[in-house]
Amino acid sequence: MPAMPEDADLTLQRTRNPWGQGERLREEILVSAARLLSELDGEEALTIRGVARAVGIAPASIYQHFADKAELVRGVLQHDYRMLAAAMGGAAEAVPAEDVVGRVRAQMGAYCRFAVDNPGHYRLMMNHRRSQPEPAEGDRPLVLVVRRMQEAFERCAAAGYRLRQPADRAAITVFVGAHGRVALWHSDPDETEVDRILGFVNELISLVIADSRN
Amino acid sequence: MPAMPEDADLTLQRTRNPWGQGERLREEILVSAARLLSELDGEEALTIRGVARAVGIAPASIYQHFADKAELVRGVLQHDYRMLAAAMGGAAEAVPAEDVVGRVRAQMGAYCRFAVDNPGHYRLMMNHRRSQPEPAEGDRPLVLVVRRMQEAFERCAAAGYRLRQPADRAAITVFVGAHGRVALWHSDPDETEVDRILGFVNELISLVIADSRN
DNA sequence: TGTACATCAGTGAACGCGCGTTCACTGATGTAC
DNA sequence: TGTACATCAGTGAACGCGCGTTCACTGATGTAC
Repeated sequence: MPAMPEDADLTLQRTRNPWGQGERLREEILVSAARLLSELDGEEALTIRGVARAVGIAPASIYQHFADKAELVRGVLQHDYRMLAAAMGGAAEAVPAEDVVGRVRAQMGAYCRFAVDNPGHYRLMMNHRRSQPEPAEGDRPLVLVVRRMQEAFERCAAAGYRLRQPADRAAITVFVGAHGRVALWHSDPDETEVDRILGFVNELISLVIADSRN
Repeated sequence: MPAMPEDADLTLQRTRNPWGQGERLREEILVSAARLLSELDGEEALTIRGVARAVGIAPASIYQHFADKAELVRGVLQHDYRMLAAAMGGAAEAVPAEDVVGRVRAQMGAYCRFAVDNPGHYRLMMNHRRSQPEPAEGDRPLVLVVRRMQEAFERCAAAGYRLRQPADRAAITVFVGAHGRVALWHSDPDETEVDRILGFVNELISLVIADSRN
């Protein structure tokens, strides 16, 4: 067995991308950054050098695809926002459209699960200081989440459920409550499990939607 | 005017404490650390070297009073917890004891104001990763806050108010909601003012305490 | 009253570390003629 | 078909910075005799 180089240093080696496909490294960087953020937590765990180490490249190589660290973080965030939106959307569609309350619960459940499964990403998304020039209106992803919940609550009202708050306020109540609960879990993760979080949020939803149908 | 040394370099000079009063520097360090945390924000703003700079001493001098950075942070935290408890207690006592709902609102108002006035401290308190051996039961300061609110809600119930949740759950709902609201404000401070936060929390309290007395 | 010594408050200089970023480079692959 | 050159993917080494921490020290004030 003279020539079996591929298991020699499995992690160290990295064959460079073929001509004209340099863009692929950009994806690799984002993927590794995301994985790193999942394993550790907090924005401070996301460093240029750490990502380079994870990908198996030189730190300098990152600068061919991202102007600076802020741009790398922005890239990760953009990916995360899409993931969260997809998770909530998918959860809603898994519930029959007539079950309007079920769709509210499903979406908030997906939200909490995302936060619990990806603490580093969630903290980055929520704590990220935006110094950028205010992104265009509905580009603010949390605004989108709240609007999504508002629509879900409006559908509840239209279906005859009595809300104890107007749909827009109800959406904020539930979203803010969920965020608060999840943030507390993040600061002391071992104390409780996901079910307790889901329980809290479902209680909150029940508080906002007067218990029985009209 | 030959001898006016005191305005020469007002910030640089610092006369050492007299014999036997070395403990006073400990207080100075804590005070400066707290001020630093008020001006900047987040635990990462609190550095040994930064505090030393603020006090006007050498970094090494801090180690005569604190074993390491963690102990300094612990000192600041302890002070903060006392401040928060005092603020909530004071706010409660400023309201007549018969006004049980008013006391609920006053205490949560004080909580929110503390969080808004001291973002750095609040973030430190909430996000501080405890690696220490689990402090003794009720030493966990947030547990104390929740318990305080639970008692306030129990007094509401005893006074004849109908609660939509048991007092312990109501306390958690309101506390978690307030934390969520405040945390969101921290991540985007200029968007809103204190009144909006207080408004949200009062709405939440009204949601939990069924609107009119029995 | 004088003097040797202990105790005190606080320091200067250095250590090793990891970070973000820059810059001139290397070597492989394509293209023009 | 061969060769000079351009373009590409990616690198090695260094920069300056701020951090937490250590260690031998300095100089003033107290105490024992």
